Amino acid sequence: MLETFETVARAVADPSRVRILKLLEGSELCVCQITTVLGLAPATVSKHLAALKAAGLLQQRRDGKWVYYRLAERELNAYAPRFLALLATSLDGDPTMAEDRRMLAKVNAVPLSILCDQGRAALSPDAQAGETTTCCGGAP
Amino acid sequence: MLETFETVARAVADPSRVRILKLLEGSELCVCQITTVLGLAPATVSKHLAALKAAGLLQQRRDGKWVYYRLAERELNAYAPRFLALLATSLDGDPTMAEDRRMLAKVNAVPLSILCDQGRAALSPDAQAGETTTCCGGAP
DNA sequence: CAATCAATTCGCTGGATGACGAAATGATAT
DNA sequence: ATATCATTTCGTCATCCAGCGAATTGATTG
Repeated sequence: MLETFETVARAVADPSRVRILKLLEGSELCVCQITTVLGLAPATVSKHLAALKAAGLLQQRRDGKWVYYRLAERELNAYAPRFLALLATSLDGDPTMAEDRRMLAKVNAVPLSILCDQGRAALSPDAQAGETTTCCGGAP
Repeated sequence: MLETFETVARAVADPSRVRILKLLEGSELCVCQITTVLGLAPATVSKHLAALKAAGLLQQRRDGKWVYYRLAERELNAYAPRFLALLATSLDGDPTMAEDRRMLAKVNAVPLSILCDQGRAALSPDAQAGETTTCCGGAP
């Protein structure tokens, strides 16, 4: 039991993994979407996802080439739901989470095939989120 | 905020520190009492206590030569009370915690002055918890 | 004031971990 | 089947951390 608790607690005791969990509160996401939002190497994100899954915090689903992760709904671990509940009511005002949500909105506007290919490059030029940039009447 | 959350989560993501927190659910304890129950070096325990205090999970009180720690009652950290609440309803059936509680009962039966001096030696010979040992009619 | 004692801090070591690039895997598409 | 593509695994490196003994601090007691 102690070991199980420790596994979940350790999983949550890392900022990148917390960011992943908070991102997934909205809906399930593909690995390349998470990777783009976090701005980390795919290998790194994959390892984080494996740790979260091993802790019973996440579930996996495969769809063709893509793998989707979502918050665990089955209770694979006695403590996982409680940590998820704690997280669900935490950090909502955190600037990092806010920025991640903004980035996620941009990511959601891009088809997966393009996103997985190009990563953040797929959303850099015109994705300044609500600002009018070059499309209609900037300075001459 | 994220950093604050991480500090608390990391503090809880270690079995020795969890054992300390669970011990303190009963009442405040002196450092040498905690050290004896955990069976770790004083330096190690002191560092754990400092980490838990820095995370806002514990408070300190000095009484003469002895320093007492207790679960934080003032909210020094937005997340600390929530982790304490989570822990309060976790791990009660865990064998390590049960053993720690048994050990604590023995420790409480010994005056602090003797305990701090001798550590576990202060309770080794006759403290086999419910077993009749050498006092009244063992084998000849 | 000197001695003593509990607790903390310092310095060190072995082991764990986050990050990455490179190679392997597993699935789709040509 | 071959190529391509998303993801995972492998190997590596730098960093962090639990644990301990030794030295220090802060307070009591002689």
